[in-house]
Amino acid sequence: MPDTPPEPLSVDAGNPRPRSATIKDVARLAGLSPITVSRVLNNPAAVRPETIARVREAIAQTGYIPNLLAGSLVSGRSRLVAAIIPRLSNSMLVDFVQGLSDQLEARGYQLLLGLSGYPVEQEEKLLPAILSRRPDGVVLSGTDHSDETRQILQAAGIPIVETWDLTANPVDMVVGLSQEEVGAAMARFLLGKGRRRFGMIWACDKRARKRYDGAMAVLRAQGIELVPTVEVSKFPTMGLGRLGLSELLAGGEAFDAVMCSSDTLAQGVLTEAAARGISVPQQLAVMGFGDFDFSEHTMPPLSTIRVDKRRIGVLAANALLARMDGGQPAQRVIDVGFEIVERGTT
Amino acid sequence: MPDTPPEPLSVDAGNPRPRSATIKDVARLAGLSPITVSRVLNNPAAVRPETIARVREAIAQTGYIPNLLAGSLVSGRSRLVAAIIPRLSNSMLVDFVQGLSDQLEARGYQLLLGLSGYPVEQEEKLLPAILSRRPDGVVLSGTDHSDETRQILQAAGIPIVETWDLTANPVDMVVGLSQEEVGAAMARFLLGKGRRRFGMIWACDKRARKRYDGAMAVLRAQGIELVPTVEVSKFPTMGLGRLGLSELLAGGEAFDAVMCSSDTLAQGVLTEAAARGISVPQQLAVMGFGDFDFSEHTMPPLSTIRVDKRRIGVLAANALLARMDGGQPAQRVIDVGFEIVERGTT
DNA sequence: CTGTTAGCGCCTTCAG
DNA sequence: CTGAAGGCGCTAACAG
Repeated sequence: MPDTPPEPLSVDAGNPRPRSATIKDVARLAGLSPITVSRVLNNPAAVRPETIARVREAIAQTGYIPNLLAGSLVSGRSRLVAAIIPRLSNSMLVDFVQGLSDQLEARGYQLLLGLSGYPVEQEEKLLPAILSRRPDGVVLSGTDHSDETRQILQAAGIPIVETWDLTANPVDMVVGLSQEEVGAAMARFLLGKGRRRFGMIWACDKRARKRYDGAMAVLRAQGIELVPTVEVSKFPTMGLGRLGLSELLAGGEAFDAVMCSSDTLAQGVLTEAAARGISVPQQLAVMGFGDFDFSEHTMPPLSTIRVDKRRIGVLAANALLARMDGGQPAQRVIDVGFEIVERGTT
Repeated sequence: MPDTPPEPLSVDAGNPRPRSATIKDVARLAGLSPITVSRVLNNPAAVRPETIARVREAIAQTGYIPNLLAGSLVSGRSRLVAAIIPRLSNSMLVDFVQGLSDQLEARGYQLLLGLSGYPVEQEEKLLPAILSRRPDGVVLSGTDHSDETRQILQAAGIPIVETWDLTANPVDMVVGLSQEEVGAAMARFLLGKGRRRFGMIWACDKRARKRYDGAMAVLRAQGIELVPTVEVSKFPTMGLGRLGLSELLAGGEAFDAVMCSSDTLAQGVLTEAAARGISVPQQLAVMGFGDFDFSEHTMPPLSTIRVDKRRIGVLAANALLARMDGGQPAQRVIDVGFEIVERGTT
């Protein structure tokens, strides 16, 4: 990059990317045919050790880097897996993607990241662009997809995993947990602690909504009908949690428990409660969802629902891998479950 | 996926992926040549509107999805950008990747995510795999790369952006900020507040190290030589922050300021201080780095250094885009700067 | 504005 | 164990 030698006058000074070494260059240098080089790379077991050495040498000399575009085109396998998720900033998804990527990379696959944004329908726009790279598998976040999306995906004829939720009718496979069950478990848990006057601070997001419905069903079964609820944006922050509690309190009702759709919100509630001198858990129980890194260090430590976020990614990768490597289809529906973590706020 | 019709007895029941529609199928159906279909997709301005309509119709009927592997192979442009970063869980990187992806997608590029893991040398392993997909550009996290890496990258002949740090000698381009300056600014700021007895809680990570050195240089210039330091892992958590303060205190020294390599650690310090009845900022000033979402909501709100994480991604994308779209080379070194955010802990 | 020709770089298939 | 032929699906370059 430093001092490029002055080029001889040329009409077009544009630099046509210097053609990089191809399999032929390597073959010529090694005095072998291209196919032999190819075999060294893809199926070394079928080549004599000496030959391998010769090829390796030639590869090193030429700095050859195989062109997977060409390879994939003819082999029909791209070793690429696409993940389509709305955005990374959803803290649940970060660990998930990390698990996915780790597992995939270990098996020689790579991750094409499609950040579709909200609303979910955006996913439909991204899909053709993604599919045009001929991934060997696709991972989707959530189970709510447009008919169009489902159809295109089916037609692609590759393994698909939906994640985070559960459904009896997956596009292909699904790895997740029952969101309704989570909500129900939260409600039951708090009820068991003797709480009766509930407030909810909830993000308006489809999966969160299911947890909400699950909780409300349990509450209603107990004859608890009036449950003041503050809806906040899809992107929960501590600030929104604080605001949420303020709004709830402004309603004039008395509460003995606040459920939040995420730990981030719950942390905000804790902060606002402290600022107002409301003692947690004595006067108010608080419960979140997610068990984020900070959750055991809030004051008091936050009671929440733990989901193994990374594991969802790992299992999704495995489900794909099983099919892509031609193994038998894994289970179509995998429930990773969840766990109530009782700490100091309940 | 539901009821696949029973195939006539065949030796191999393996399902060879049903060959999907190609540009020829579309061309035939539209009564045109393949190249015309190609033009409708890549350069519609060069095609008569009626013809476009005919082609669009045929595409819809066949469910044709272009094969970019083939297209990229011949055109020499993959419309793919690779980002190589150690791991997502580093909270600074999430917003960064989001910015990168948003900007790239808006311009029709997609993101290949390479999570290299630590140590940084791992990056070298991933590189050939990434490059074999022939990305049009590469984004790297940090500026510390092995010679091998730098060389392979140069040889690839594509635009490269390093990020987060600054260097006079980038592989190609760099978008970041001076880490030493950040450390120096933190030290100066705290000194200006009259603090003199410093403790450091610092992650052992290369960039954090530079901030540390920057801070220490300023401190030493003031004759402050003894600065007890607790080193923690690369992966800062609140728990480590708490532990960090405990260890610092166990040393028996008296402190009036604690600097942390990240807000996460600082939040832990705040928690531990509260638990011990140490009043912040009266007895102890605390300062972090990053200005995370939670930082304005801690108690008291955290003083920190703000970096526009997303913007680094956006500018990195722009730098690449300028070159990939054949425009003029952007500036080679872009300093995004930073900002001291004074809140309640100093 | 549309078509023809020729190959991108590699791997499958079949032959030695 | 190694090689020759052929083509994956598409687009650059050149004609018309």
